[in-house]
Amino acid sequence: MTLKLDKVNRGPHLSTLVASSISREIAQGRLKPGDQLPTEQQLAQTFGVSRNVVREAIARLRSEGRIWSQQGRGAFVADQPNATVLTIDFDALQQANAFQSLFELRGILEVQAAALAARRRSDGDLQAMKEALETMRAAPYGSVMWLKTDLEFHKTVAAATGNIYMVQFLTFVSEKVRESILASGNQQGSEDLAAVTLGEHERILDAIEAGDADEAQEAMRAHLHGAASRVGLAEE
Amino acid sequence: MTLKLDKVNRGPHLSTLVASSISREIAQGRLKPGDQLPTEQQLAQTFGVSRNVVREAIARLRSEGRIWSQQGRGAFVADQPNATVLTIDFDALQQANAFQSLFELRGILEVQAAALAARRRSDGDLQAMKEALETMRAAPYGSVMWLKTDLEFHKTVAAATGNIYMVQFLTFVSEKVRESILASGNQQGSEDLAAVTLGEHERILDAIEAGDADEAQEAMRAHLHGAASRVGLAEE
DNA sequence: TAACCAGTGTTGTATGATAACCATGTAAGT
DNA sequence: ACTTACATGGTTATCATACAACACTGGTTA
Repeated sequence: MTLKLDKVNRGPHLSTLVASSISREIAQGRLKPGDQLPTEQQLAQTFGVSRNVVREAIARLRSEGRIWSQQGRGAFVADQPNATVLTIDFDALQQANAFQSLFELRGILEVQAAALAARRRSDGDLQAMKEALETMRAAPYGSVMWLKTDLEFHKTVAAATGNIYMVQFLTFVSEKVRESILASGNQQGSEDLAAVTLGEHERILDAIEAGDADEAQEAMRAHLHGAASRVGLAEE
Repeated sequence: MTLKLDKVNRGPHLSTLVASSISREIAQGRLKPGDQLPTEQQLAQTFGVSRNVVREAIARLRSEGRIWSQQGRGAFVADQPNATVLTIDFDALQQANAFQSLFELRGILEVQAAALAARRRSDGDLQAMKEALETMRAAPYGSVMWLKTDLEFHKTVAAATGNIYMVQFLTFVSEKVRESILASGNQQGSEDLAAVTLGEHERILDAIEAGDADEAQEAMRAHLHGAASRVGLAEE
């Protein structure tokens, strides 16, 4: 019965294997910033793959800002990593204070987003938020569907700010937070919690509709405070 | 004199051009989640490049979580974009409102970071901030060195919050903002501006040292307001 | 000394071929 | 009717090779 194992091992592409292998060399300091990588041919030989695969791996690392390359010269380890891409390591998130930090960051963005949304929301934005709230009302509390619609509501709030990067950052961070919550399995849901959560959302929506930035801010803060305690996070 | 435009448009590698082109299709909704991309051959033909280049572009998009592909089936737009990494397209940033959005996001984070720093800063944090300010004082205004130390100061403020992701996000966003400013070449520096900027920084530092969160917040807001006008950005 | 130039190595791109895999349809067998 | 096996076409994954563009080096020449 090695079938399953085979299927697991077969998963990633060769290029990702090569990429993470080189990435590890950099992370562990065996390749320092400014160092020149071996030539593509050498890499292909040492890894036992074609030069094409090596190039795909390099293209990936280049897009992540970890290395840069120039025609005729070679590929080099970049001075400042994470130049173009922001990554959050899932394993690191398992530590409590890391999760708390991310949750705090999310809170800052959400609260300010709510205030901006109250000032700038269009009628279309309001409509989208209301629809999201309705679908949320229909979903059973704690289900995957429920979490999805919850995220969707917050997304519509972010969208109402008119700031495209607000949407991008917030969805990214929220997604990470949600993943971490799911992984920890920290959610015992009773029915009345659904009503509470929905009520918090309604308060946010009302404030945004009224154009009251301060109230929207406060409502969002209260909501996040409630959400934090719901996942067993001690607030400062 | 379209040299600059050419240099922007001409991403050194064809693969990056193809990647951002596909990426744009997804962002603009012409390719919806779940949709199947054209085959590699078709893409190669429509873009006028080799299939190899298309594969490198796809490898990049796959690593960014925007698409997923399976042997024998094809490549598809991912349901939840930005699953693993957060990217900001440099070309997209050239548009004015995009830059403004990013600047706004940076402002939100910086202002709240200043408040948190005022509450939580340790003596070591204060020491680092003071040193950063000193090196900044020594650098000539507008030079690359000056910009670097400026970033460094803001980084120490972020670090003082004790929130690791605050540092990560802020440096990422600030770096993007700085790149964009450098690219637009928007900086005419006179000597008195240096004094003004330094004064703003000192005010922030003083507030954080005093532990006055509100004042730190306001000082940072004033500083960013000044910085915005200095790069010719109209504030709302 | 300085400019030119050829040679070599490296990356960037193109092209063709092969293997692995998926989806679908069809025929054989139960 | 239902299942199994096989055939077929299409797609990705990988390999191999070739050529173009560019960088560096060293020698030659003015």
